[in-house]
Amino acid sequence: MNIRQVLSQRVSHAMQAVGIPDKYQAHVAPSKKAGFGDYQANGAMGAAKAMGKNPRELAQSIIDQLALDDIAEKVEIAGPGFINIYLSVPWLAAQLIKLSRAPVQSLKTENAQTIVIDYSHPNLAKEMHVGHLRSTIIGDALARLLETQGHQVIRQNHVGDWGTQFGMLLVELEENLNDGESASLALKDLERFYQQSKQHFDNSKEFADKAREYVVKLQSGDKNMLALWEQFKTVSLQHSQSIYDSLNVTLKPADVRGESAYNKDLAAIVEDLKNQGLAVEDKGAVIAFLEELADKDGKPSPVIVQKQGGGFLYSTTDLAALRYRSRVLKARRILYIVDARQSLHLQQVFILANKAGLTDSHTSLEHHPFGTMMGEDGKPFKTRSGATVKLADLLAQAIERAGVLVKQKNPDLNAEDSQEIARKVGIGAVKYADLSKTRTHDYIFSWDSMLSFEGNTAPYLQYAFTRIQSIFRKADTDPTSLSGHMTLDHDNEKALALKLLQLPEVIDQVSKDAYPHLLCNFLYDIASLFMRFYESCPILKSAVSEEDKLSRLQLCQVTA
RNA sequence: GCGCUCGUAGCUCAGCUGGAUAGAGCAUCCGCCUUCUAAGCGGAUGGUCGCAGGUUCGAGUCCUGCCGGGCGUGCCA
Repeated sequence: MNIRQVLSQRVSHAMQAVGIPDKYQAHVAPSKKAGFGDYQANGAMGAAKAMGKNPRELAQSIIDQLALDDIAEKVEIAGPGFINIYLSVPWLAAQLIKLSRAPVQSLKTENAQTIVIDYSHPNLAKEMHVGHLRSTIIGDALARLLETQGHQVIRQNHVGDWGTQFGMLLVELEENLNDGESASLALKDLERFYQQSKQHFDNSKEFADKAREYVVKLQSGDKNMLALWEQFKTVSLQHSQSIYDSLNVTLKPADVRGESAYNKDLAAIVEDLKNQGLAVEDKGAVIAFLEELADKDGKPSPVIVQKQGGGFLYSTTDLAALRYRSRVLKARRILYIVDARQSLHLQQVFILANKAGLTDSHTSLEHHPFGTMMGEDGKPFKTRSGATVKLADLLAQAIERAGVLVKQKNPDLNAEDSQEIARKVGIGAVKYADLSKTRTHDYIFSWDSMLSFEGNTAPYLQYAFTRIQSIFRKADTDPTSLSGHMTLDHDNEKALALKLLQLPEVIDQVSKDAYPHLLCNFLYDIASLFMRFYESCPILKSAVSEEDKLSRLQLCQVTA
């Protein structure tokens, strides 16, 4: 149980003892300002109003019933009826020691669940571009965090490996192979390969006809086509995987379950919907009309599950995926880390899946949308010539820019070390810049601010971390072997200790709402508080074990 | 048209289930390296929280309307 929960519980008890009905909550929260205590309970005012009592008097009677002697050194009333709680320093120190002995256990949840996270989902026909970055990074951070809490996390990389475009790609690939090239060589530059193939498709009727023929053959399970398709898929997946590796993202080939995996289920899904009366034929297509999303005039929102001519759409595939994740994977929660522009689509699919009974009713379907990455001009992030930015190029540039900075700051480092530092700083900066912004907002991608050593940036956190490491190195101590009690005499020590103890609160929040920036903000606070402490308090033995804790936090961050 | 979303300091962003005097970083200005890496720390300046109403002890936060931007909206994913 975290501090907030403990205090909440105690205050609620006291409120009940005074005769306040349960529906009035304690409203315990960390205080925003020094001088208002460490935590504050705001529940007295609301309750007093409703009960027709004087809020300050009610607050006083709550305090009289409040049993906090073991935790708090002072409890007082302020303003119109705030109850300010000053935590006791010895208690904080004791909690902190507990935390530093078992840092990971302190974050474990009591009710572990099976959670599916759908993220990254690149299109295998092309190379990964910046549009895939946010989903990949945010999804991976959440996956790690939930796993740390003890949940069983199942990653699902719903790659785009199916569809009409594969016809032309397979024809192109076949021609290249006939010229004696290996698949991996032919597909070395996926982007160019795609464009080449598109060009042939547009300019040659013969090629286009063959492409259409190949699509049909592929979808009907032709062995040669499937073999060709497998080759394409394998090479393209290797491209994505190398991006994941350089981003230190935990996705593995085994997490891939692409659109093609659901191909065989689609017809049955549509039949099922029709039989249940949820979908009807309309102008040659099969459509589900959802009253739940009707507009003002009562016109229902249409979801096309099968188009004219019998082809299926991504709605159909998503329905099949939902069924698989709920029924087969037995997910309790399914998190979709998907662009905000797909909000309507996912809302439709969720409603339809529920109505059709494709998902169990106790499965929570959650779309966690994110905004678009913008250039410094405030428009969608593109290259100078207006093309989409390839992820591989972006990361290479990040490392290169970081390298320049490393050389500036530290000219006498050897080449190998400086390259490694550049990699960590560069990649960390890109990931952190993304994670630290509120997920749902568009954000402006700026090399200068993300690579700055000041403010809420990866380099700042990394610097705080290296300072700690440096202390351990100089002191020649093994941080894990430290023991003994802790005195938090200095204000900066107490502030840092209190903040560190709030980690479980933040982790809970992030795991519930899927907002990684809350954790980033927290880590930035920790880093700042540490810097202050570092400047003002020379190192003493007794002060070291909280840095042990801090270092673990930093590790979490850098790897998340 | 309808729906979703956003509008907070010159810039980039926080602001947790409504809480006390709206917070950081950058930029600008002033301090601090004989002491654990100054890739840092301390301080100052800077805001009618898009506008107007409403709800209440209390609104950046909730409701309504308006203004402005972005996105989505029957056969791409």
